[in-house]
Amino acid sequence: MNDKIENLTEYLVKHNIKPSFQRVKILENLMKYNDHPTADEVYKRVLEEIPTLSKSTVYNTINVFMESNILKGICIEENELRYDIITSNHGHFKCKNCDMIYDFEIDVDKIYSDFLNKFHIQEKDVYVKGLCSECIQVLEGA
Amino acid sequence: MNDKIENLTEYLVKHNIKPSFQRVKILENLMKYNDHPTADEVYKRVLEEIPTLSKSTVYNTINVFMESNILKGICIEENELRYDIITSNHGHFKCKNCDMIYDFEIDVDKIYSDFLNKFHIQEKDVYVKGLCSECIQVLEGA
DNA sequence: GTTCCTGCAAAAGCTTTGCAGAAGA
DNA sequence: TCTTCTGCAAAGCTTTTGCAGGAAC
Repeated sequence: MNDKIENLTEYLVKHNIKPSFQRVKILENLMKYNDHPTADEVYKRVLEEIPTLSKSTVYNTINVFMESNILKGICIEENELRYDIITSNHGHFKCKNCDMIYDFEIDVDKIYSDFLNKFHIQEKDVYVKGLCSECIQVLEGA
Repeated sequence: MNDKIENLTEYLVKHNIKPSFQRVKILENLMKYNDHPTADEVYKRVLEEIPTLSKSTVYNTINVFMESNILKGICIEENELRYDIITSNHGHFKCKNCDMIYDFEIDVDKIYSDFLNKFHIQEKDVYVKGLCSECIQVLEGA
């Protein structure tokens, strides 16, 4: 994904989002870090580029992005809403020791049971929690 | 699951939870409805049996239950934390039309990719959203 | 008597809403 | 001009915390 401003603007317009300066910068930040930030993390990061940025603009922008399906809310930990700019299907693994969130490829079709055959499926989310390989090594060494 | 008070008390004691009147009643309610209530729904339902019940007692009890792993927090919709008394592994399907949440059996081992082989997995959650069969019929008929 | 639990009130944290001014078409 | 966006402040909602009284053992 190219993160030049012009392409980000095009990207927003293509999704029927008016490409305001704030929105482009927020999108740029989401794509640059490509992690799973909270709204507050997005706010603090973009605030460095736009010192007048308001948190309500961040929330507003996040909601606009989610309505246009270019951003997805993920809720891997209770009471902690995060956002994911990647739109392809993947699972999320959260390490309970270091809090790192890893993406992993997944064949979501495999998860379907007969029960779901009659249902119309629009979204599929897989969340896995445990210890990542690095933390396992550290904890074993200790 | 038998919902007689004595057995619920035993059940709590077995999990090292002191079986206060409020806790037993909250557990009884969770098992009786066996759905996926919010904290507020639990509060309102148990309030009919215990008019003096406090919401902080509900939150406290929920947290005690979750620490003892007899209750699980589920977050299928953004900004809406619900609780699930069923401890066996299953997926959750939420209908976007009627808001009903269905449980479905799932072989969670199938979801693992090579990526996760080196990880120590403690929890696995699968959330699916879309339209349930009843709503599909209703919407098609309309 | 000691410990833990409950319930009230207050506080904290996150998100939404209302509104006036600014920016853009 | 008209619409929409931003940013500030306030409100709303959920959850947590502090504390005094009370129950259980």
